[in-house]
Amino acid sequence: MVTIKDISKRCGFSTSTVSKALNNSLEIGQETTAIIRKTALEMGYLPNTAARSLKTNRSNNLGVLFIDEMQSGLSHEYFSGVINSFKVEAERLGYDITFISHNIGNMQMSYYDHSVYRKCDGVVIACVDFSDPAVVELIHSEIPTVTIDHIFNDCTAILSDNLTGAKDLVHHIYEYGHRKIAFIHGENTSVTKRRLAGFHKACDALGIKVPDEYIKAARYHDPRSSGLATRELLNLPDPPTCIMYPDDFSFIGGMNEIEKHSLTIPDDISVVGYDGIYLSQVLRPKLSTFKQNTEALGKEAAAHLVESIVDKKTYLPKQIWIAGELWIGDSVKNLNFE
Amino acid sequence: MVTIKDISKRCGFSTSTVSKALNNSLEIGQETTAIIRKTALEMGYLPNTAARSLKTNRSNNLGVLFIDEMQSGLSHEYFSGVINSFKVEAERLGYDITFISHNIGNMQMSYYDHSVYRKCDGVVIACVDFSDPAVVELIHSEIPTVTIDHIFNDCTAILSDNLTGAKDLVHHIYEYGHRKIAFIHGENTSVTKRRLAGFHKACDALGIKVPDEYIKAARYHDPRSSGLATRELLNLPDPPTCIMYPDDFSFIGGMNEIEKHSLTIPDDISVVGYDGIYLSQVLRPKLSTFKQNTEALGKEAAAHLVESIVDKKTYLPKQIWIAGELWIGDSVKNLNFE
DNA sequence: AACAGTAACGAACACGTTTTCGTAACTGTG
DNA sequence: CACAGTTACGAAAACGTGTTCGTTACTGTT
Repeated sequence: MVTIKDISKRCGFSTSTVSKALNNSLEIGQETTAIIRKTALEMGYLPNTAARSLKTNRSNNLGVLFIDEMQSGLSHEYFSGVINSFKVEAERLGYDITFISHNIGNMQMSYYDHSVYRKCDGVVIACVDFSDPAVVELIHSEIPTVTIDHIFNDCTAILSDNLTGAKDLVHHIYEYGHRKIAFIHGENTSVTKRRLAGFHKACDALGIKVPDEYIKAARYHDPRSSGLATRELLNLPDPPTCIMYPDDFSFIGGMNEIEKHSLTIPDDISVVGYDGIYLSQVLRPKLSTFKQNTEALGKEAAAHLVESIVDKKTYLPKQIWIAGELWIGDSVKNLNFE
Repeated sequence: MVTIKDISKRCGFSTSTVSKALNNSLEIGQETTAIIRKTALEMGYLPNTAARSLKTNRSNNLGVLFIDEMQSGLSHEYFSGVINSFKVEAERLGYDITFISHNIGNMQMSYYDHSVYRKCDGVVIACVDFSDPAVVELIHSEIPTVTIDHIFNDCTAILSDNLTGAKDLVHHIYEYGHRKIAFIHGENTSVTKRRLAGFHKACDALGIKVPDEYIKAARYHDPRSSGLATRELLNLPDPPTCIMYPDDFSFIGGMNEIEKHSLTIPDDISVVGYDGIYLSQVLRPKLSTFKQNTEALGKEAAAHLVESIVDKKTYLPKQIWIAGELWIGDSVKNLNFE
């Protein structure tokens, strides 16, 4: 391990000067800086993060907190996309990432303690139970945090625009001539609330009356519950002509149920998903869906988190809405040409 | 931040004694240890990882290296499963994990340099191009490493038993009366080689002659290439009665193609996948597949990596084969009852 | 020439641990 | 009681940085 001291010996400048030169201090002459940087490169110097962190109380390390129960976090393409993009941008900005958990070794630790323990400069929070006191503790702590898809006071939130997403889907379905639109929604979260709001707003604006039995509750990422809801919808005396699913993956449950009823998509029944995962684009018929911009979500989260760390004094919490994109596939029948 | 010094002042023992007591040194009396641990708990003491790491040259941090191009790493359920399990076991053993990359900030860094920079006690390597010199450099360095699904000299490897997997699938298909079995395999990796070996071994043992045109090359996780291969197979003068796919997800491409030929699964054509991802179990008909034990893979990887770190002097590299499980769905027709 | 001002560098300390070594008190043995 | 051996603890150094505060030497002004 080559240290700052080795460089100091090699080129005759003191360790203080070397340290300053490597940190681009204006205090040091240009020529000396050049010499020092050159020998550092030659000797293969790598700064000792531990020593640096000990001295500066910063780690260039960002925490990622997401729920890991049932392994649903990483395996959900939406979150894995967001986290991956977060990672790429964080690394570009010079930060590594560490997962925050509540048990490390045999110690039971709060999320906050773990973040302190690992000296995270900031933490991004996604896909968790936002009512969990441990999560709230972390958010209200002195550690900069950014949440994804949930709004907290005094904390920057990066939000996928679910209201517009649901609205755009309804409008698309409406334009294709449908008036009987059912909506199977996920469990009761702020995301779901926004989508429901968008759905009703669009329907109201378009003059569509939605009977209560067209609104069904299911769970995200769970084809079984969506399948059950689909069955109930198809068995209604006056079934819908189009069904909106909680997400692309859940639609698989609906697909099975529709096939079981000997119906075909989109000729007998139209459907749309949500998310725009890989799967949605390889199914036939191709699924019409609303693509969430996971790349932008992760990138913005990293960018704002770092900004809030660097400008800790002046930074003001913001809410960043990330637009998505309507992806029109072949799963909604155009009734206008009948 | 409460430090060891604060504890020292509070309970009258020197910092050396406090440090030793907190590290369970036998040098310190039981009573004193109890007192010190108690006050540490009361004061909410958390060890300063930076200081500790600086002194001991260990970080209690494990690196995870997997390729991130095309975001295919995290979004592939197989790898996300392995990594998640790795994370859980690593945390149980007192380690955090950090992703290893080759560009951090504006510095371009080798994987090895990044691992040194972050003071990783060890690194697990998965889902990368194992011929990449940067990967080889890391594996041959002094940093303990464990590879997943690839064998290197002098490096512990955790391997999903792909040979048995392919063999078991063939046997299952054979038992159901099929004699014309096609195999669409993924790109040329050691995993693919093992599966091909298993396939041919089983066919030989069962006395099945496999015509060359029944073996098709496609890509993993790519329904399009599997769809093309499927088309070619279905258009053969003497088409197979069962098709084996590179993985469950790729099968979607085959599914579309089969439907396009107005054939139904499994009545007209039988299929099996590989992996046992969530999707395979919610499709109808349920996909027969070979479930890879991602949980065991990740857990064993973490356990052996930590073991090789702790017993650095005496540890000998091993190869650990992880068995999978045949999951029989409804996608293979039983021809014995005709 | 005297002076203030600045530019460029070094000495020394501190960050919070772990660890080596020394020392005092205690224990048991003859 | 003398002695060796053990137990329990403390003093001090070290890990590799960043930073504060001096200290030179040089520049330009009057």
